[in-house]
Amino acid sequence: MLQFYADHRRDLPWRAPGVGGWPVLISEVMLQQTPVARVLPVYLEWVARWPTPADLAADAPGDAVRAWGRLGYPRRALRLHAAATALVQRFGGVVPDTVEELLSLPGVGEYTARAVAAFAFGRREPVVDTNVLRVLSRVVRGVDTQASATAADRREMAALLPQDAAVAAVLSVAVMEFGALVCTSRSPGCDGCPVRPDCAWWAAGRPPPTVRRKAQGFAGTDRQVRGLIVGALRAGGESVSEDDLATLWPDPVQWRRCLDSLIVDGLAVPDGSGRITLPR
DNA sequence: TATGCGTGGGA
DNA sequence: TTCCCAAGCAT
Repeated sequence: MLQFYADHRRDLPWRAPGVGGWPVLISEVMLQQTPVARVLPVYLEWVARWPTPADLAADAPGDAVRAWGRLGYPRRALRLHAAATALVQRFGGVVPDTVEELLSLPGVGEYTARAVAAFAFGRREPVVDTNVLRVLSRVVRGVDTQASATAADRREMAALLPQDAAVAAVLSVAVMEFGALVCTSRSPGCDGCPVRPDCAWWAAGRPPPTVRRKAQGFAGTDRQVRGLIVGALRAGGESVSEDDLATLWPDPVQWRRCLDSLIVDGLAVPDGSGRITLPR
């Protein structure tokens, strides 16, 4: 894996030597369920505009939502802003280097906390995302899976990490990269795979996934309607009238439910006179 | 633990 | 075209 990474790693900006905890945190949150290619330009904008947590915390949460662009799941922008505020209030404006402290930040879960601890601070933590889980599952266990990582998965990965913390961190990103480029979900590149001689999944005849993720539809769902509304708020000026927003979707009941849920989430704010804004 | 939460590209 | 899915999190 280390050799594969040395030979084939993509030169991504959040992997440059000496990148701090804040840029790494931004990249990790953006990369949650979002492909690298789409994250890249938005990440560069963010780190240039908000080089420290204090810079982001000083601006309105709505600015973060606007700058989020079309990455999807805009609640992540809100949580990143809330994390910046928490960093200023509780951590002196600095991203902490322990998993426990990182877990206390909004939008930071079991994966992201360990990714930041390992990649930004060189800590020896098991970093098990969907790529690492797929590689671990296939190569080591000989089965395929589409489940999400559990504590047991992290324990198993931890047992496989090299003792040296810095090497362990590189191994984690190496396995991730291998899962993203070779051992992919849909069409794994077993031809020429460097670990094929040791791969339990290959030896077993590449059995299909045991548990399959439930397909999540999109057309006609609240997610689509919410996306339309936030998109209009993002593209619009200071505020948008409810009447204009209402033209975005034919079903008034569903539209109202979605606007209300966006208000609950803090992604939309009524100004009391029939107009809606992003949070200030 | 199952579900909801955006978006767009490729198979 | 339709389906799948891409460095998850919160509830």
